Amino acid sequence: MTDPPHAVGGRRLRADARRNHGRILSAARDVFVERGPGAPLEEIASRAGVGIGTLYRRFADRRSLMRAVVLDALVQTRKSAEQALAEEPDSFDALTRYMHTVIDLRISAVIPLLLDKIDLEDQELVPAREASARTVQGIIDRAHADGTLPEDVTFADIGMLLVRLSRPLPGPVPPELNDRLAHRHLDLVVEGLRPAATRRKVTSGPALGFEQLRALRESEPSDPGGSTSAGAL
Amino acid sequence: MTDPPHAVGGRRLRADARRNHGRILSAARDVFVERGPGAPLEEIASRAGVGIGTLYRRFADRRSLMRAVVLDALVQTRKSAEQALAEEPDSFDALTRYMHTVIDLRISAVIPLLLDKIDLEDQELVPAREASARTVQGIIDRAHADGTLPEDVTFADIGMLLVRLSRPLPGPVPPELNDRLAHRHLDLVVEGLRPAATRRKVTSGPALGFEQLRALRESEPSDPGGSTSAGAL
DNA sequence: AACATTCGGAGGTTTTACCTCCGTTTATAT
DNA sequence: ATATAAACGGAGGTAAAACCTCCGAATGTT
Repeated sequence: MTDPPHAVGGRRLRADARRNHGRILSAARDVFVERGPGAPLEEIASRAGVGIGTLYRRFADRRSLMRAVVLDALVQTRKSAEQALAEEPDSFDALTRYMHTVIDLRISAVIPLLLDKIDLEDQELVPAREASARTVQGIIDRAHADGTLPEDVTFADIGMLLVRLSRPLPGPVPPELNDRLAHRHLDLVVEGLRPAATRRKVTSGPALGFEQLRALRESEPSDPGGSTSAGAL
Repeated sequence: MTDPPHAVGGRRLRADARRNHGRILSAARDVFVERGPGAPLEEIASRAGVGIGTLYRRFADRRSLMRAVVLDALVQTRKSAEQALAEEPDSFDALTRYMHTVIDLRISAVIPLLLDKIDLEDQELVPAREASARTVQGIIDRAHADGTLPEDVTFADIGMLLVRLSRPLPGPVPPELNDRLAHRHLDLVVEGLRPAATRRKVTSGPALGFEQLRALRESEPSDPGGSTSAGAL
């Protein structure tokens, strides 16, 4: 849904095609998040307001649609992180602003869901992943550096908390309420990340490091039903 | 998987049948949590180590299996809450102990998932729901009363945070790691619930009250894919 | 040892999703 | 305005997945 000014093939797409491309991408993101990576493509098409034929014309198969959704999300992640870093003077504010934005964009909900269904070594995906990870790490480093974020709260913690907070709650929760709740719960969580006199040491075992995070992705290439979660950002 | 000493019908079941009944229940809980409420019953049977015929003999259909799973979870919730309340002198400790137990038992993951697929007015379910909600509310009241839990963090907040923390992360995360992470993340969250000098007011809107929580359940009786979440406990 | 109970899973049936194909509609260039 | 290439939609044939019954074999109980 980001920038398909010409998109896909070589030549410039017709205006309606360009519009539909964007609609499909954002419908796909929503449907994958709500119904899982195996959701019927037909539902994505109808949610996007296009025929199933149109979807198949643009995306050869499920994987190529997933790839496009993930790529889009990675780019948006990097942009949000850059903006937060540039515009927020306070380190902790930058972090929380980034987190709120990520929830709005459903990024952390969709990436882990699809990441193990697609080719991680893809030529476009690898640099996008690295760039966004680097930027987010920058936010966290800065917060660590000036002590507004405890050292034992890591990139992986932040990423996974975002996954937990971004996913819609199961059940008949109206979408708009779901969004409100995600932000409220982020607020509740964020106060726990803030160092304070009464803060206790976390006792449930150590944070995951980068390597362990990566190792997760390397393992089971695809199990039915689930999908990569931890490389969340 | 709690107490089927005679279970189901009137007469006492044969020993192997009793054992299988419990296995099916706990496999169902796990599979529903991991794959959603539409998960193939065949997978539940095989995870339980029984034939599909055995599952259908014991549970007429998906709903009656769901009902049994929820009832079981509600009973366990009440027990955990009672125990935490009775054995922990400190109010906040009682709350956190309860929360960790709930994560272990996958209760908050499974209840909201199934709650809107079954008959909420069921004769056994209603009292079980009330009893467990009352007990949990008791824990929270005590923590509010002595100031270890801020007044603006409500029953609904605790319940929904537990939902977010209990659900397995999407992707190829080994189950054992998933469990560890849930507890770690609970620890991180819990520190945010603790009142502290630096704690800021939550700004993303008010907590949900009891009535709003109930209203959610009353609305969409069943939407494809999702399932009730908020009545989480 | 006798008998009722329970088990397992093969396989017929139903449901669901896939994905191509082609007659119709729409954007764009002249 | 009109011609033309590009894009659209969705019907429907095909394939896959899940349901759920039925009965011969296995097992617990008295």
